[in-house]
Amino acid sequence: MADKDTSLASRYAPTSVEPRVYERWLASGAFTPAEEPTPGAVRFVITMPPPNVTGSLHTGHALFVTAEDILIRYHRMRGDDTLWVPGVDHASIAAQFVLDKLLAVEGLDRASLGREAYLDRMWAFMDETRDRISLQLRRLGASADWSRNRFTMDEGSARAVRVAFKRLSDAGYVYRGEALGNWCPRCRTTISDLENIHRDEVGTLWTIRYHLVGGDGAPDPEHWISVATTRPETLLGDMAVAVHPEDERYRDLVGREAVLPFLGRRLPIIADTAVDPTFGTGAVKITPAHDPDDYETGKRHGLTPITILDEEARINEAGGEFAGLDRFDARQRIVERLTALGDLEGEVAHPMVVGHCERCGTVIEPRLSVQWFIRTADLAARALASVREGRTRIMPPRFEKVYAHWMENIRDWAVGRQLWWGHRIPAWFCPDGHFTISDEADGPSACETCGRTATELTQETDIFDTWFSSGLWPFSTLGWPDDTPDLRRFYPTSVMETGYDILFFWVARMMMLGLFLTDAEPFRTVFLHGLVRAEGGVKMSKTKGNVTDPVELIDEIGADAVRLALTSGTSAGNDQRLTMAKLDGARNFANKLWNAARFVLGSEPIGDSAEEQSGPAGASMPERWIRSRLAAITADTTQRLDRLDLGGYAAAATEFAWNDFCDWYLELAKIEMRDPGASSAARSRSWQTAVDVLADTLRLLHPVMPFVTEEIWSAIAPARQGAGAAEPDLLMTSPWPTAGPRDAAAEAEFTSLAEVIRTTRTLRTEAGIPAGAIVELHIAAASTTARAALEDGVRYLEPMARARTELLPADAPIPDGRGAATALGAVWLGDASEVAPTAAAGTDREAELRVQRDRVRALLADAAFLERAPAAVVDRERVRLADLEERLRQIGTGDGSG
RNA sequence: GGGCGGUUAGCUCAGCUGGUCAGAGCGUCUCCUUUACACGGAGAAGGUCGGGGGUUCGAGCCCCUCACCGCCCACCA
Repeated sequence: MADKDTSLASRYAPTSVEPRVYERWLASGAFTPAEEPTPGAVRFVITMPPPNVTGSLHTGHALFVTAEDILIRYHRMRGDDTLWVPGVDHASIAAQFVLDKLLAVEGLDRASLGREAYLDRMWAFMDETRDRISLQLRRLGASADWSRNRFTMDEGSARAVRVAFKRLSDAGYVYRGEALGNWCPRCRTTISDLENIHRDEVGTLWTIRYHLVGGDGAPDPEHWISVATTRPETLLGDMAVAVHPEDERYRDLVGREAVLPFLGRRLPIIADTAVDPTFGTGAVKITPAHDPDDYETGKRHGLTPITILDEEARINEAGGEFAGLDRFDARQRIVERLTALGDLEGEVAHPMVVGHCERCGTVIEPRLSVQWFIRTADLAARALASVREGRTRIMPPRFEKVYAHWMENIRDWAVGRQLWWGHRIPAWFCPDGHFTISDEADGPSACETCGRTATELTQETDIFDTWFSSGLWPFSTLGWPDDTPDLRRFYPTSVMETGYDILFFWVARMMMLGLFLTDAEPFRTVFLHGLVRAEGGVKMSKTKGNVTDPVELIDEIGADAVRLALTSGTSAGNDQRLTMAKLDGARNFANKLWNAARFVLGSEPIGDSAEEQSGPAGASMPERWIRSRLAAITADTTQRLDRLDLGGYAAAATEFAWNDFCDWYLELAKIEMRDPGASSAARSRSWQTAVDVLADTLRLLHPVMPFVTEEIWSAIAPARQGAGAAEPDLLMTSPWPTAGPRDAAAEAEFTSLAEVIRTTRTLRTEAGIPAGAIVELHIAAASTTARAALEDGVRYLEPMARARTELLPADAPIPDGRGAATALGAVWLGDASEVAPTAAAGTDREAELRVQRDRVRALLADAAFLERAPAAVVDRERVRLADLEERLRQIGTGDGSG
């Protein structure tokens, strides 16, 4: 065949290979499942975390795409009924954050635009960016079904959201109530506890005097109660002062009143066991509208919460003279004023935990509002049981505990957001204060409580938490709530793969919603990967400037290399560092594979015709060996993929390709193919074995390195044995190899011969023999079988070790200190090699063997070991001892003790 | 305040249910531009598997404890 016509004739250039290959995949239509599954085919469906539509691709995406694509490609090759639905998430709060920043550049903001115009801008923005992520995912090689591409803001999702909420409501899981939520003054919305990021900070603990009400009703200048607070501005909302009921210091004050500074409000002094008498002064100001603890305390004591902050965390009209001030300015002003009044008793630095908005970093303010809640107790119990009882398993299993802990302590889910970009909550209010939840896009025809007509109803302006629609993803993407063919065929899904950082956000929600709405676990396995960290182990972030853009990396070294780097040396659930060294290594491997294929293609023995190939049928030792190794590695990689051990799979497959196939087999095959003494049939067969093993190696590597393998596959197609019309022309859809039989004899023969080759090479190096020189090599065969093996092996040994060999009987005298032991016999370099003998070589080896032998001998002399260890283990050690003794005997130096 | 993970060659990390498990890649040292590949080949050096106890015939692998590093959860002013 004319290799010059193949694409492999040139240097490996991923940037030219990859687009072409992806086009071929797309053209084949194989990303989309066939109309009907093959009878008996196993279903394999991936649930993919839809990336935020506003984000650009980062290494986290690269990792999940790689992991999921490996799995889907593997299962596709296995012949499973595979489906991978791609899509993007509308990410309401994140999207608004991004758009707001863009608007700010134009001098615009949300408020001035108004909801309608703002949403128009958002959709325009989405049109610009929506496809970008998809395109980037394709650069990574994602073999997802783009015909089913989805968006969490598309009509299907919208309907799923309405129906889901209605069903939850009908089942009594939805309620509306006043609660103290986490309010972000910058995003101007409530956020969930999960989005409220707690950070350790050092604040200040101020001690403030609240004067008691005097006899005349005015503040008593001589008597006061001191309270400690870290947020003095909240005093404007104080409704009481609380002490512990058993606190002797304050017993007499309980029931009396204190006067709130500035506002003059009378605050009852109450007793509550929630107060820790050892903290601060033992007296606490109670601000029910701005502190979760105080809110509870207030409820117990019938206090009325007064909100003193507006939506942007400025003091509102309830704050008297401080109205209009930002909360932190107000804090400072109040401290100053108290100081002036002489009522600031002290201030100390105080370590504390402060909540920040996950998105924008702003300090979260507890804020009282009426919110929509989903009751989670039942949903969580069921979701927990699914995992506990193994219907859904989490990999790695340690995350089951994390999941369980969260589910056990779950609080009701506040699903409303005061944002605009997202699914509007499908609740309609009537003027009488009732609300009606409807799953119709246009809303209900009338208030279900009082019958007022639709025209009098107004829809809730709050939207859903992004994770509500994400939580429906596994089934909403398959057509739910309709009973579609897709839903019947592909649901529940097989593997949901994502980072452990969104276990609660997403996985937990999908479990709860999926079980309730579809009465099934949405996936069988939750496969969690770790985070990708930058060099030095730090988290990648744009602000740190240490983000590696995967698309840039792909441009530079190819998607295959990026994928391999992200896969190798990793284990499920553990973070990894993506270093340049690792990326370079992966690139080098891709290059190696390419060149190996180039070599194979270009080395077809010429001058042969098919008719001549009727020589001896027996395959050579290297051929039998490499096929046996291939069988072993096929079984191994298959098992690892089945166990989701992607790192192990990649390591095993690349190790085989590089070490066994390239470094050993191809070198041995060169000898066979260029052996003028060999029959042309034998030469052809060596080459054909190289082609066949390469073909299967490509199959094994394809899931992790789809592009190069596909390209090479097409180049070697004409050379593949049995390649014909019946064979699929795409590697992607060719069958996953099945492990052939092992050939223990060939493996043993190879191992022995390789040892002789390695030993000879070592002796050469140690003797300082020039690499090109042919050495004289003496081998004292250990036995007649060893001799036979060596006689056969000499044709490989000589070129591989650059030696001319002389086979000697076992009892041949070995020059002092010159021999090195191998399983086949002692080897040493002849004098003719003009070696300056470095005596140490042989004796070091001997000493090493003797240490090993003594260790095993001692073990076998241990009565306890013989008694308690399993027979198989004892036998193994006996064999080992015999082997070691045999080797030492070959060296023939004896040791006086044996 | 709870919980989890990590601590294995200079670096980055694999080591499944305890018995060739002391490994890989990179880096280092030596040699080699031999017609697939120098993004390569050959060889070598390098670790008492964080410390200390314990279980076991036998422990990176199990138990206890301590020390760092990191993460998650958590309403104490």
